[in-house]
Order: sequence, then C-alpha cells, then structure tokens
Amino acid sequence: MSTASPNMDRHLQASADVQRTSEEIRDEFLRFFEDKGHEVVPSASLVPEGDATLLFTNAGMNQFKDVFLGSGQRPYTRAVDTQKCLRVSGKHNDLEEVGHDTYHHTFFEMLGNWSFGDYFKQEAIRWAWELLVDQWGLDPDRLFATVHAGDEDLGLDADSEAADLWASETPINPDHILYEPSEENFWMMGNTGPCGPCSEIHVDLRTDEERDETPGRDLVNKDHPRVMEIWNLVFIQYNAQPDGSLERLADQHVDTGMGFERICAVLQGKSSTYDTDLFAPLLQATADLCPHEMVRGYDHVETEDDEERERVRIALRVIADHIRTIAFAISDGVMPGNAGRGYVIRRILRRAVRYGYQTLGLREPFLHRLVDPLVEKMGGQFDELAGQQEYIERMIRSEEESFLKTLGTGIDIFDRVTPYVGRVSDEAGDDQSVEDVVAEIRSDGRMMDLLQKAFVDADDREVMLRDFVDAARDGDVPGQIAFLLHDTYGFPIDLTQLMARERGLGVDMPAYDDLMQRQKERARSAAQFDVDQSEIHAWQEISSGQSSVFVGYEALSVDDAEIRAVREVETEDDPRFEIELDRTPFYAESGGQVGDTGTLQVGGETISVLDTQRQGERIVHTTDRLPTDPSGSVRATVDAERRRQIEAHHSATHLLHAALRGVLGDHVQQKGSRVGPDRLRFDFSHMQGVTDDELKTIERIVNERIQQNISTGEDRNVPIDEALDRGAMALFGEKYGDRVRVITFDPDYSVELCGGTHVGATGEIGLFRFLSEGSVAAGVRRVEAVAGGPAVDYVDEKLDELNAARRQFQSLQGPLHEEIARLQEQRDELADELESTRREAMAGKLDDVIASASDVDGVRCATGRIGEASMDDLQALAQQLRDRMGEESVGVLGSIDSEDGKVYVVVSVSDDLVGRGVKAGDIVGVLGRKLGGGGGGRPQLASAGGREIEKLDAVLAEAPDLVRENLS
RNA sequence: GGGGUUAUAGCUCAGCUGGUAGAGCACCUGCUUUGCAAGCAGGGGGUCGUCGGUUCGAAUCCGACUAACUCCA
Repeated sequence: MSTASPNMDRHLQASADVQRTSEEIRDEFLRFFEDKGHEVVPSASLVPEGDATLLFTNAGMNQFKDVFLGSGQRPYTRAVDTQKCLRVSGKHNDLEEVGHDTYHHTFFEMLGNWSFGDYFKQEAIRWAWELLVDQWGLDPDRLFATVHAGDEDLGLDADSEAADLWASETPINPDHILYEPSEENFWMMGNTGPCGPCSEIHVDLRTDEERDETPGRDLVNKDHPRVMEIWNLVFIQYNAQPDGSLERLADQHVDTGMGFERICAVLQGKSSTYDTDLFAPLLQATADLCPHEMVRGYDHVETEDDEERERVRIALRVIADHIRTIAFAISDGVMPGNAGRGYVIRRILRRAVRYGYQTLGLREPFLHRLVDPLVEKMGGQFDELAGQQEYIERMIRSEEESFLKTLGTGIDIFDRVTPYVGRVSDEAGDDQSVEDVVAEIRSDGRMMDLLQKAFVDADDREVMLRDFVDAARDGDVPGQIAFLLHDTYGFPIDLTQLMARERGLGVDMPAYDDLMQRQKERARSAAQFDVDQSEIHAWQEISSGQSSVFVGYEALSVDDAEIRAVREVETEDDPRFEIELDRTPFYAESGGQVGDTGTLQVGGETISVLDTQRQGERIVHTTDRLPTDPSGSVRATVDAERRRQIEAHHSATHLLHAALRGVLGDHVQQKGSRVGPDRLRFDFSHMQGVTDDELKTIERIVNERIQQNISTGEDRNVPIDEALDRGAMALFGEKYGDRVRVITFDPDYSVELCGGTHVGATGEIGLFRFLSEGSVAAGVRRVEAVAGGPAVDYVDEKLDELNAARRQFQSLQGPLHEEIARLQEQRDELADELESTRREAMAGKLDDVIASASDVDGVRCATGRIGEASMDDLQALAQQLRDRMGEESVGVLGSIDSEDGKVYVVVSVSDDLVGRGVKAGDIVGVLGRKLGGGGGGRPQLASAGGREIEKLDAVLAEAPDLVRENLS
C-alpha cells in the first residue's frame, strides 16, 4: 500500500484530459443542481441547532430534519448543499482507527440534493446518472444501482418503481440493477417518523483483470475496498407508526448524500481519499514541519523499512484528518474543554499532537501552522474558516502548549519511577539487592508520595511496596502508575507504553485495564442517580382551541384570556403549578432573557406568576396555586416595571455586543447571555482579558448610543437569508426558522436575530455600567453590567460611598486615593513604631529575668514571668533571651493570655548544652503537662501551654530543679 | 454528573513523620568587568488559595468552599 503509486489508477480516471480539482468538483455539483431549480443552501453549523440528542452534525439531513418531521418549512422545495459533518464515535467509526486505514475520516463533507414534496424518484435517478456519467465521465460499465428488495416485516414489496426508473431513465446495464435488503436499502430517521427505501450507486474501481475474474455485481455491499458506494438516494415516502406499520406520506421527499472526499478520489483516479488534492497540502505541510530527514512528503518517506514508512504515513494521515475537524469545530464555536463537545475536540487535538510528537518528532506546537494551508484550500467555500483564521490558530496553539506541558509533567513522573523499576527488574534474582532498592525507595520522599497516590488500594506502605516490586520484578511499570499518569496527569497510555519500551520495560496492562474499568463503572453508577426528584403530573386539559399565542410584544396585559391546561409539579420544597393560556403577554425565558412574572386574575382570585418558561410549543406560567374554578375568564398582567427593566438590559446587551466587536474585533462571538431585571451577563469568545481601557471605551460607546436615542427597529417575518444579508448576527446553538425576527439599532451598528423584548428607543436604557469582567473558560470572557434604573442605583451607591469617604476628611486637598495612601503609610509607620516600643518594653523585662538568673550546677538558669503576652511574643522574647545569655544557659519564660484563658511557657537552651544532650522540648513537655496541656519543639527552643493559669508561678519555680535533672 | 491531583516570593518549584518559610531565575544597591545565559557582595519581596476545626504550636493533619489541571460519562 505504501508503495502505491498515485498514478496506478490512471486507467480508471474519468476523462484523462480533465483532472478536476476538489473545488471544481464541489462547485460543479452545486451548479448542476442549481441549474435544475435548486436553491444553493449553505452548510449548517457542526453544532446542531436545537437538537440535544446529537453532539455534532453527522449527516446532510440534520438541518432539514424539521421539514421531514413536518414541523418546519422552507421557502424553497428544492435545495442543494455541501454539509460539514463530524463522525467521531459509533460502530462504523472508532476514533482510534482513523488514519490507520486510508479512507476513514472524522470530518467530511456530504454533498446532497433535496426535494421537499417536489420531484421524486424519476428526477433523482435521472439527474444522478447525468451528473456522474454525462458530466463527470464515469464509465457506465463500472456503475451499479441498488434498490430496495422489499421487506416482509415491514409489509413492503420490492421497490420495482425505482428499478424500472433506472432501466427507463438511464442506459445502465440491466444486470447492474441489484435488489438489496432493508439493512442496506431502507432508511429510517428513528423508530418512528419519516422513512423510505433508498437507491445507492456503487462504483467498481478494480483493474480489468480483476473484473474479468469476479463480476462487480458480486462485490457490491461486500466491504470490498475498491467496490464502493458513492451516492445514496433516499426516497422518503412513509411515516412509521408506533405500532410498526407504515403510512404513506402526503408529501414525498428526496434526500441524497454523496461523500465529497470519496467522489474526489474517484474522479481524480486515486485509490485513497488522502491522495486527493484536498489532503495533499495538509500532508505536505506536516511533512515539511517534520524534523526527520527521511520525511520529504506523504509519498516520499525515504526509508527501506516498510513498517517505519507506514507508521509515518499513518501519523501524517491522522494529523491531516484531525486538523480539519479541529479547525472547523472551533470555527463553529466549539472550545476545547473538559466536558461535552469541547472534550471531544480536545481529545482529537491531543491525538493529533501525540502522533506528531511520537512518530514525527514534532516537539513544538505545530498543529496551528496547518490552519493556513487548510484555509488556503477550503476558506473559499467556508467563510467561517477564513474569517476566523487568526482566532482558530491562537486557540489551537494555546491548546497545544497546554498539552505539551501536560506531557512534560507526565515524563517527569515517568522518569522518577522507571529507574527503580529497571533496577528491581535487573536484580530480580537477588533478594538482597531488591531489598536494597526498596530501602532506597523508602527514603525517597517524592517517590513514596507518588506511590501513595498510585496505589490507593494498598492498606499500608509495605503492601504498596510489595505490589510495586511484584510488577517491577517482571520488568513491568505497575498498572497503577500507568493509570495515575493517565487519569490524573492526562498522560496517554500508549505514550507510557512507548517510553517503557524504549527503556526495555513493559507496562502491567491487566492492572491498568482493571482500574480503567472501575473508573468507568463509577461514572456510570453515579449517572444513574441523576434523576429529577420532582414528580410531574400529566397536563389536564381545561378548554380547547388555539393556545400559547404570545402577544407580549404589544401588550402587557390581556383581559379575557382562557386557561387551556394546568398541571401540578411536585418539587422537593413546595408544590408548584403550571398553567397554559390561549394567549399570553408573558414572555417565556428564551435567548437569555428571563421569563416574566406578574399576576393572573381568575374570578375573584389573584394568582402570582413566579416564572414563565417555554416547554416545546407551550408557554408555561409557573404559579404557587391553581384557581378554584379554572374555566373562567383570566386577566393576565405582566409585572410591567420588571419587564421594563429587563427590556433595558436586553437592548443594552445588543449595544454591548456591537461595541465589543467594534473595540475587540470580529472574533468576538456571543457564547451565552443572561438578561434579567437587575443585571445582564454576557459571555463571548476572546483570548485575553479585556483591559480597563478597553472596558472604558466600550462603556463610552454604549452610552453614546443610548444618548443618541436610536429608535428600535423590529422586523418580524424576515426571510433568514435576507436577515443575514443585512449583516444580522446569529448565534451558534440557537434554532432559527426560515423567517426570523430582526432587532436593529441603527442598521450600521447593531442588527441581531432576536426573539426578545426591547425598549422603544435606546434612550430608555438611560445608563450603562460594567460591574465585572472575568474568565469562565479558556478563550471565553464574561462581563456583567447594569442598565436603566439599576445602573442609576449602582452609580448612586458608589457615589454615596465616595462621598461618605470624603466626609471623613475635614479638608481634602488631593484626590481621595492619594489621601488614603498617605494615611496608610502613616499608619504603617505608627504600627512599626508601636511594635518596636512594645518589644523594647518586653525586652526590658528580660533584663530583670537575666539579672535574677540562678546557678544550677554551673549553668545559668533564668526564669521569669512576662505577664500578658501572646505565644508569638513569648517565642520572640525567648529567642532574644537565648541570644543575650550566651553559652551554658537555660531560659524559661512564662506568660498568660487571659483573653483565651491560656498559659504559655517557652524554654530556651544554649547550643553547647544542646550538644551535651539537654533538650528544650523535654523540659517544656514536663512543664506543659503540669499546666494541664502539652508541649514540645526543637532542642534549642520549645514551647508549651495549658489551661491552668493559676499554676504558672509554681511551675516556673520548679523549673530549675527540672533543669538540674536534665543536666545529669 | 462522578472520580483523581494541585494551589508556598514576580516566575519555576523544594519544604519528609506538625516546631523560627527556603532554592534557582527575575528585581534593587554597590563593586568588578567591553563581548558568550557574565562574576562577587549585599538587599527588598510571602494573609503559605479562602474560611473553619484539631493542637501549647498548622504551609504541614481534618472539613467546607474557590480556582486550575486531568480522567470517565
């Protein structure tokens, strides 16, 4: 395989005179269908909009799911697109396999043409053939079409309609039309819902000799690497019912998918997708960065060692594949992190770095340098990539750096452990030598520390050391160490294995796998407990008709609403009730704007609405009770003052968003927001902290816009394309229909897609002030701010505080902060002065103590009571005493801390006496016990304390005798 | 959501079984010196993440919280 010449397959090449580039292929596909009345639709984000069941967009149909389900509509009935897709898990694509073969990818493009209740099988089949054969010149003799063979369980006959159309609409060899079972040729979205038979086009890329030997039709759907599916035409014509039966749909749809990378390989006569021009620049750029002489390029790995060459090529493929995934994911707003989508991307990035590090010797950040060739190749089609190139590069770079750092600590730990493993292994036969090594480990504090972290199961140190030695005797790094490296320090297990191999050692994998298994079980069992404690009752229908119509853009109260449904929700605290109305002025929490509160008046009762939330199509009012008679007319009134404050904050958020982009740059993207009545919070992508100067500028711009009193432009029902053309900012992770609401504050300043409520003109916001700026995740900053009344309150509060502070001064010449600094300096000086006077005073007492020293067997023994003194003071004094008395001396000082009700004693012993074996700790220990406490310390200076204050004098009097005992 | 680890000077980190907080680099002052990561002497700089507990005494032991790293889901 590694010796495969890129030109080997020239005989397969569609038309030798035309070698299409990937850009041309993509473009020709889009144009082909555009000419047939299809709307060219941009790829949806890799982050699925409003679909919690899906981590990443993984098929072309994701963005049209709502159309097939009947819940959404589009202004067109025919569409064509290339969809960015990510497949990083699942049975058909194990991440760890990508790169090892020559055709799997984590990121790929899916070309597709779509019919929403418009054309059906006939056109889909005719056009597919026309594009592949007439335009792209594929050899008809190498093409096969499969159709659904029928399914008894589903009660379906064979799709002879499709088979007949292949025969009548195309000149395909009738022998090449094959019937395949449901598992290959029947498509379902889920257990229920839209589904239908499909028809696949396969191509046979084998040599003529091979084809003569075995007919291609025998190899279709047989996982033959050279006989593969290139296009899947799905005919959605049924709706699967819960009972398993199929109902014919009124609207029939076409959903097709053609793997872009694969068709490029076919049209360029390559045997692998990695040989196409899509990957060539990435592979070459990586090879160019590789410091190894022999790695000149993907097809030029100059070594005689076939295994080594394949290892290098695998690494190149892994990196070329992964950089696409990483860059595209980041461009769609995914941040590498330690949870959810971000964690997936981080893992992929680390896998790429690992291959570069291990196989290609790339020890410096390199991935970010591949963004440039990638943008060069794909930026033309995908603006989000080209537009954010710098941001993507910085993001990847900082992620690479942090991983290399992680690797660094891992290597340090590994290097601390392995020498011991190596030595035990070498001396395995000689028990005495092994014991010597163990003794050395015991005295190596940091090694012991590591072992304790690794061997969490071991009851004591001896068990731990024995387990360590057991593994080491076999020349294995213990699995516990490998697991610690992986689990705690993020050091990949295969790197541990590689480095062990380099040192002639192994890794105890069974032990490692066991620990890994337990970690997984822990996580799983913990997840099971995660059920909501609250019990939700079923909705009780009160009346019927239209429901949950939101009228809150115009009105803040409705007089004659009707209750449609109610239910009870039992929570841990109080019971809560939920009410749905036919129409409501209450805004349900959405787009960061919190839900409205207010009241519902039913009959004579007034019920408080505590919160308003959206549940699917329902607008749900949360209340603390239900009306006695829910059938009456309802007067629904929103807390107008609160709503006004929310609107001020929401409009301010839009002004802020625009100002942030203006000041910091276009890489600023909203990552989340919360708009409440009292403050607003706004998260956005930005790599560094926002400086005080920048905040000031932004704040000033927002306030200028407020003062300009720009009236709010509200356009409902704008086609999404038109809105985007106007430069409206759309958010990742938000679901937008085809018609959207656009909020504009000056068409040149702020245009956003938004469903929230706003002030009539910016002047109503009044005032805008930042409260804080900080980080919430790598690359994401959060600012908090206030607007309107709360902003005025905030400024008032600050001014009051300032004024109160200023009033503290009779006359204030300079600015307040200078005055405070001057006072602080003064205070510090005074404190120093006071402290030194206090110490002097206490030191004065030392004179008396020293003067009254008695002679105990030729040693001067000074005892004294200092009065009130803290432990710290007493220790400092004892130190002084020791210094002043010199050799052949012992000092005993006592003091009382009447506040804490404690008594302290400190004993000092001169160095020469310490040399003779007198220890201050011993003396003080005895004294401490007599005071009802304990004590100890160093031989030179030790302290003790107790609760029995009244015994201090007696204890001090006994001290000389004690010293005498210790002298002997 | 559940584990593990870490938090000590501006930076990188030591500080073992509780007993006066340290090193290297950086910084300041002086001396020496034309070159290379200069040399020598002296100096400043720490609420030991925050709060609470145990203890005569806590950077060290225990608990809670915060933040960072990391694994699993």
